[in-house]
Amino acid sequence: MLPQPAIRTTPRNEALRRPMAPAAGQVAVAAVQGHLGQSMQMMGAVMSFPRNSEIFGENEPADYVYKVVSGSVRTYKILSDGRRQVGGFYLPGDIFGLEFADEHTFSAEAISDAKVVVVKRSALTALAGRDASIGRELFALTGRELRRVQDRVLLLVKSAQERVAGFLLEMAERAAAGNIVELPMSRQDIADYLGLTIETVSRTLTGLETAAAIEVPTSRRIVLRNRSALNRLNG
Amino acid sequence: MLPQPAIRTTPRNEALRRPMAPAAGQVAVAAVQGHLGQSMQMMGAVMSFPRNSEIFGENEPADYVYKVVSGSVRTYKILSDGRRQVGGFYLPGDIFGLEFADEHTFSAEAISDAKVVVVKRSALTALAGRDASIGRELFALTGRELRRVQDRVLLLVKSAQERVAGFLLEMAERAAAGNIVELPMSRQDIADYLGLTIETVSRTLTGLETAAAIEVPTSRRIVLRNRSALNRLNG
DNA sequence: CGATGCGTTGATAACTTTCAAATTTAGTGG
DNA sequence: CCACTAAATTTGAAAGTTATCAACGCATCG
Repeated sequence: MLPQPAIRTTPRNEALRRPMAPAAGQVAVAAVQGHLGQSMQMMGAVMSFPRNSEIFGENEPADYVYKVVSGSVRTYKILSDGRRQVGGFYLPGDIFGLEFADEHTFSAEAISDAKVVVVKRSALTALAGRDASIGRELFALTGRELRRVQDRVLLLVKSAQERVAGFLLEMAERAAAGNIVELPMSRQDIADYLGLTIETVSRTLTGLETAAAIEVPTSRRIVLRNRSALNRLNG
Repeated sequence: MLPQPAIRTTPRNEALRRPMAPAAGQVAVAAVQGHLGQSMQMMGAVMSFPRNSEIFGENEPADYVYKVVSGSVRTYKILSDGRRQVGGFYLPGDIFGLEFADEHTFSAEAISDAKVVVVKRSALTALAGRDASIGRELFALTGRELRRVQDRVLLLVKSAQERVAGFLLEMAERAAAGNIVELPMSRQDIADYLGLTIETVSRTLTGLETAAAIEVPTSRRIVLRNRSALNRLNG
């Protein structure tokens, strides 16, 4: 039960700049997004974060809410024994960093070079006060987040094979082009997300490939060959 | 990976009756409770559920919100492979069954004979519209729930010993009389909550007792002998 | 090139589950 | 209240799963 590396280069952006112009359609934003996502894009500043840089830290005041424009983001927490637990992965269009408490419960880092819209939380809640549909969307967002975490609990009580299969299906749902899933994150990220080791993740993927459920042409690209088999494994 | 029993006697209360009179202080309600809890007690009907009876079922419309008056309650879900996953335990004063979606995501059962206040969700949200403090409390409740589930994710990536130690500390925080924790639930309930087998839970408790961290005078009563040791094990 | 990071594979150890049985506790009827 | 049966818990032995430790391959980058 020893710590896994969790190496970090952690440059910090010190100031929030106004966006240069919200350049509509500039990036691949997740398909449908509600009023809320659009409002954030209008109100917020776009910031760029290089690969592996910190977006915010655990226990920092949660004064801002974030939305991924391009690239991808992970949230995580370092446990007392040094292990790293990844809280979630956020892809273009996803909102993250919205907290109920005053402080962030996770840290956030860019997995790959990322552009992120940053909005003051107070501005968002003020907007929700004026526009009931925004309030409902914030509420719904919270509900989805709760559901997402509950689903992860269900995933974590299962075997390694079920966790990996479940993870692939989750990513496929969120980021698939046909049957091809491009994983932005490393094996270590996946392992820390699923509560496994990188070796077990790697071996499980190899096993799924041997079982003809997937193909792994490159380590970051997974082709789903047999979804029903994956669904079966997922339980 | 086979199903564990999950035996159920499942009488259902069919109708909601008006309470006979909210008889203040009639029962041991958790220490401090906000406006919300009090309002529920005023507005709601008190219902009695015998041990192991169903309070609501997964996928039923979530039209009511519940608050434990006496006894205790578990929520759970049966997974496709027949295993049972316990979602949480609710003690006197705790609110449960509040959903974001239209349907319950878990089933709920009385662990021991239980009295529960039942309030129409619509009545509660209407109240929240008139009384902002209720709205805030509902919001805070959601935040706590989210935190609770996130904490469980952190628990589930750990070893059996860490999970059991963490569980005992959680229960101690919620229901301890000094260092004595009375567990309302069975080993099977604990196992299904922690994603372990009853044998592992039992052996781990025996191990903690051998290590002088706890005493187990009866199977449902745990005496915490060395909290710092438990905290250390908890990670 | 040679260093470095990432991913895979192998051998072994540690941990948890499974299957089986013994023991204790709780519930029921006399 | 006691005896009896069923249920819950504990304990043991063996099997299965995952982690750990170690080595290797591959690609990138200076």
